[in-house]
Amino acid sequence: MRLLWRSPDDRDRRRPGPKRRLTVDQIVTASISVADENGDVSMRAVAERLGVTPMALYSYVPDKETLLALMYDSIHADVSDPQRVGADWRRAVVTWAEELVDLYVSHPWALQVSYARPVLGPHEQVMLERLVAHLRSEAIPPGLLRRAVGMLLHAVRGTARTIAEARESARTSGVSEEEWWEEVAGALAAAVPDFADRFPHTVWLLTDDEAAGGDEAGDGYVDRQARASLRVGLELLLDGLVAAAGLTESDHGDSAP
Amino acid sequence: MRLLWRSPDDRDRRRPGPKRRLTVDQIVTASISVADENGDVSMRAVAERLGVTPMALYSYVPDKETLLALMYDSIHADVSDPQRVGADWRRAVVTWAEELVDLYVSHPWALQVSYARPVLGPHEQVMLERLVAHLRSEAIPPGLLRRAVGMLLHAVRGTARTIAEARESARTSGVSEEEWWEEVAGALAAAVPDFADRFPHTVWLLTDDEAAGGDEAGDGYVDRQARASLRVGLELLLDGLVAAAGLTESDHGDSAP
DNA sequence: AAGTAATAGTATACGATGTACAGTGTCCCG
DNA sequence: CGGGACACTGTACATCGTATACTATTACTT
Repeated sequence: MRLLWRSPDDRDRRRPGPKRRLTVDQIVTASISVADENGDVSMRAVAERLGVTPMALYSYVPDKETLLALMYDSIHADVSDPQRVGADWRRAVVTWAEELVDLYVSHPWALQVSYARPVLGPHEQVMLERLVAHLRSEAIPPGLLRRAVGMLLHAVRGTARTIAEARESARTSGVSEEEWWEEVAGALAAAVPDFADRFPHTVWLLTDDEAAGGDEAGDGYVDRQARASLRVGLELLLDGLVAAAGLTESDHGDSAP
Repeated sequence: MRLLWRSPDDRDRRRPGPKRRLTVDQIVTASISVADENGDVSMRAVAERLGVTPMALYSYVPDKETLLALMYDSIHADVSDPQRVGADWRRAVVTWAEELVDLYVSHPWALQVSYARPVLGPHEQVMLERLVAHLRSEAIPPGLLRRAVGMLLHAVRGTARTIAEARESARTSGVSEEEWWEEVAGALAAAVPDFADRFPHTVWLLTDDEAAGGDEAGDGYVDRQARASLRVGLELLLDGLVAAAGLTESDHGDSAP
């Protein structure tokens, strides 16, 4: 907390002992760039980048988990796009979600930070405040909205995770998505010749019902599917929210016959 | 693939060399029980349980990732609840999702298996087939449904992940959820006295608007919130799907002004 | 029946990882 | 000007996945 919100501390002024050669901000910045390059952080890598022994970091940061929390909060400073509340809130929410996905895709290591014990740092908080500001304009009780926001975050993180993992797989295995799918499809057909009989609905689900016009050419199949899925999910969720707002705080949660 | 679908193989019959002392099934079963006990697998732990050298496993399974895929598919055999298609499909889908959450909560290690390069094993496939069977009864184009299913899976996995992480944190740190929240709330109040001024919407969002009747007493706060969030999210998604089915395969995906 | 080649399982080892512990030199304050 | 707090270093440990070299066992060929 102290570290996250940069509250002044006893430790900050005049103490015996040698001068400090680093700052927490330096460490966090270095860690982020190391993590972005390697896909993950390690105390040793960060220390090396800073020209320091691994153990030196431990006088600034209690452990790696805390460092990750600091890095996590820090990158959320980059989504700070102030937008007017009120006008076209739906579009604003969709934009918010897609920006967040992009953020996590470009900093995939951030996805290992848990929601179970939230970080509660200033930048992440700003981001959430902004989202709620857009959504609150509707007549939705806080309990319902809280849950919807939770779901929204799951959608964003899941989407980002899938995209990031797809890239990572391609990078480390050297096998491109197309090659992989082809390979796997072949292996599956060989191993399970009666697939279509055993899983007719699944086969139907994979039917392509739209012009395959990929709007963003550079990205992979998974990337496009995941983003489309997010968009659809968002639309459905927001539709649902609007409808629920009409009913105003009554029986959601149980739809018994 | 071969391993997942248990296709017969050259390797299965008469070869020179000593007799095999294990089977893949034994290894997978042992791995699952080890993982369930320790929260994660390691080749060494599995080998020890089987009374064998770590390296011995490598003649059955090419690497740990493959082993995880096998374990992952294997646990999906446990959700095999055949239900009649047609009658109350909404409830069926909700049940399906909640069972899946329970599955992942009791086997949290399964969440490290990626969606980017799907496992495509038989048991997972059965589970998906079942879901699609319920959902397909509506007049929804496959492309839309495919995306909705993706979102649904993100919701389930996100929910399970959060719950599992909450338990894991409590277990390893020894600090209960309540204690942690109290601690953190105190630290936050101390570090950011003007929180309510800076984040009014967030504060509003945390307003408790319902009788705090926890129906399941034993579970933690995170657990209840996460499950409630899933339920709400599902309702919204399914509502949205029904509505979209009415419009029949027209303009979803872009809601331009 | 004997030799050959393939295989299963073992032993050892390497390079990572986070971080505990002890030591060394530096600086503030009494 | 001394004493104690402190920053940083060096070394060390346990843990991980798995490469490599080896031994012992078996089937197939002759």
